[in-house]
Amino acid sequence: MANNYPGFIAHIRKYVELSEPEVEILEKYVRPMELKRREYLVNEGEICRHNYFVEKGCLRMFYYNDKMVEQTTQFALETWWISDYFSLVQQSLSQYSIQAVERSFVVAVDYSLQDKLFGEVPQLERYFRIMMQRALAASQLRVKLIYQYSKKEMYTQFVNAYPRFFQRVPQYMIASYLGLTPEYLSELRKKG
Amino acid sequence: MANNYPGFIAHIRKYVELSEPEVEILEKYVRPMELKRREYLVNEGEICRHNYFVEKGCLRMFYYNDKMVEQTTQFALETWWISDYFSLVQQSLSQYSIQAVERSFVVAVDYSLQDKLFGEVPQLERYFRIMMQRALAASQLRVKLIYQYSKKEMYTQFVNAYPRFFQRVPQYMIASYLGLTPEYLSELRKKG
DNA sequence: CGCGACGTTGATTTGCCTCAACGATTGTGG
DNA sequence: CCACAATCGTTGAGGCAAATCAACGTCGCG
Repeated sequence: MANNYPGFIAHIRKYVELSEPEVEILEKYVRPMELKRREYLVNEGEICRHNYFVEKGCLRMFYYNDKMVEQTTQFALETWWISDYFSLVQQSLSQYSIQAVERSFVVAVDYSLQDKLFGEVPQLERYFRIMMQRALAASQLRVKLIYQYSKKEMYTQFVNAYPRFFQRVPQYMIASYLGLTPEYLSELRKKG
Repeated sequence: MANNYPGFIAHIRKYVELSEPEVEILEKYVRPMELKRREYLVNEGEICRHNYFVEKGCLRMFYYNDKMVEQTTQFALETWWISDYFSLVQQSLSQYSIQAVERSFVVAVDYSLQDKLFGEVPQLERYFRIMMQRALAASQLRVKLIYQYSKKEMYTQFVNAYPRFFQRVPQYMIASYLGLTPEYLSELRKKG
C-alpha cells in the first residue's frame, strides 16, 4: 500500500517531521487512488468531501458556463493539492467538477476526518497551513497575471512556463484556463 | 494596549481556544497600528515582512502596471488578513504596495517570528491554517467570477455585494479592482 | 484663489468573440 | 480491418464589448 504513494510522504517530510508510527497513522486516514484518463473525482452539484494530492499525473477543476461550455479554472500537477475549498469549508454544493486529465495517481484525504487526523498527528496542521499558504500565493499571482496581461501575453507566458503542457492536455482546456476561446488560441499558436 | 484590538482576539477565539496567559503571549508578538488615510504599510520592491489583520477600516494591495497606472488587486475589510503571500513565503521582493484606503486600525504579525509564536501557542497554527484556507476559497471564487462574468456583470455583482463601498473608496480603485477603466465604470454607473 | 486629483462624456479604435464550415485524427462497432 | 462518427483543431468573415484618447466639469485643499 505504501508504495502507492512514494511521493506523498516524502513531500510532507519536506515541511514537517514525521516518525514512522505517525506515517502509519496517516496512512490509515488517506486513500490512494488510481484514475483513468477522464475519470471524475467530484461532480458539479455534489458536496466536495476530499482534498486531493496529485502523486502523479494531472487533474483539473472546471465548471460549465451559461452556454454549457467547460471552463477550466485550475490544473494540478505532481505535488499539488486540489479541491473546491469553498465547498469543502462551507459544506455547500460544489460549482465545479474535478477530473483526471490523464492517467493519474492521487491521495485523497477525507475532510470530515481531517480534524481527527490533526489531533493524532499535530504537525499536519502545520503542513496544511503551509500548503494553503502556498496555494493562496499561487492564486494571488494568478489574479495578478490575469489583470496584467492581454490574452496574447497570457498565452506566451503559459507556453514559456509550461512548454510541454500542450502535449499532455487538449488545447481547448488550456484555452479556457487562459480565458480565451479555442479559435483565438489557435490563431495565437500559428503566429507565436 | 489590549483595547487597541478588541476584535482581533475575539476573532481568533471564534476558531480556536485561547487561555488568558496565551493571549498575553500573543500580545507580545503582534503590533497594533493606527494608520492614516493613504498611509503605506508595504512599498513595491520591498520584501513583505508582515501579515496584517484589519481590525477596523480598509486596506488595499496594488501595483503599477506598464503604463504606471495603479492596479488594485485586493481590498481587505474588517476581520480579513492581507499580505503579499508570495513575497512573504519566498522572502522575495514584493510586486505590490499595501496601503490604508481610509483611517484604519490593523494588527501586524511579523512573519519571521511566526514560527516561534506557533511554538508557544500551537493553536495558532490551526487558526492560520483556517484563515489561509478561507482566503484561498475567496481567491478561487474571485478567479471564477472574473472568468464567468462580463465587465458589466462584474460591476453589478460588486454593487449588490457591497452597495456602500463606493462611499468609502475612490472610484478608480474600484474600477481597477474590477478590471475595467474608470471611464467605462463611469458609463456603467450612469446606466445601471 | 488656483492647482491637482477625480469623475464624466463622446469619438474612435481594437482585441477578442461568435458563428459557420471545413480538415485531421482517434476510436469503435460491424 | 475498414467505415463511420465523434472529437478536436483550424480558418475566415463579421461584430461587439471595452479600451484609448482627449477635452472638459467639479470638488477639496494648500
